[in-house]
Amino acid sequence: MFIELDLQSETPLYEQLINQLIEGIASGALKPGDPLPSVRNLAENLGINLHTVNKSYTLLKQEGFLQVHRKKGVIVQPDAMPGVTAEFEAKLFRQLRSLAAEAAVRGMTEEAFVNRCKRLYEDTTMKRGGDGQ
Amino acid sequence: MFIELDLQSETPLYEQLINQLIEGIASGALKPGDPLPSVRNLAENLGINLHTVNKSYTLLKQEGFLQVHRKKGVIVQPDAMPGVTAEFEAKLFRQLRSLAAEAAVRGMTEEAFVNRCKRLYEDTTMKRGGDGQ
DNA sequence: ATATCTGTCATATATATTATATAACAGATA
DNA sequence: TATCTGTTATATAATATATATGACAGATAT
Repeated sequence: MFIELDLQSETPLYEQLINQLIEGIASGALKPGDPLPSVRNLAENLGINLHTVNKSYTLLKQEGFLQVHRKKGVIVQPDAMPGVTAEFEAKLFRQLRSLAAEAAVRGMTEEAFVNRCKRLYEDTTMKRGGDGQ
Repeated sequence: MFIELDLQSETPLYEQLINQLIEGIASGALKPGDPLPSVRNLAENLGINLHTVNKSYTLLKQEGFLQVHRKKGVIVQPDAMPGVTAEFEAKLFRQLRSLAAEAAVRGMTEEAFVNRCKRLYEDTTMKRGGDGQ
């Protein structure tokens, strides 16, 4: 697995895990239909508790990024990925506005900020097939 | 004051306050040298505790966005605002990467994502004098 | 000078979040 | 039958968040 957790980070473990799994899907390291490790297996590999992994899986399932099959276990959403919901729009707006404001106050130009955004989008989607899905 | 807190938000009150003060500086609503309300005054106006405001002020002071004068009280940094530190770079990188990845998975194109970033930067700096400081 | 306001510090309490531990269940699998 | 799966329940510990109360020295205004 490509997942690395930072136990010292202020970001909760279950949230780090969620982020890295979504980044895995974005990069193509995890493809639609791919199986994921069991909660017990992944927990042991990462050296954390079963329920922490289960919390991440459950939240990702509720949002539609994962599916749980009685047979296949936990897999990456094989059909349509969740779209741009109102909730995601709100989160994107809130977080981007804070980051943009602080960047501006710290003297980062609009060009530098936008280029950073652009590059990070491209980095996260490098290994994928086409463009934005 | 232009500050509005959401008591139902998952974002801590002291963090909401920090964000809105930085956004105030970015927009020009708060200019270098401007006085800020006392911790007790602002706390009462917002209907929250003194120490919650004090926590926000203290953190903003530690990062260099505010100054505390024995005479003038708490004022917006009148000299050079803090620049693009390694800590801010790291935070920007971490948060933007997560947002970009989720946006990509949800089918938001690079153009749409970058335009959103650009517009939010421009919105937060609309009322200011020049460009990025 | 007296009273008031300032940021600051200390202490205490309540609540929610995060993470772990242990146990158990039904369904699927080998 | 034994093992693995996601899931649920319960419990505990540590940490973060927010509030409450009291106090201090320095500055300010009446």
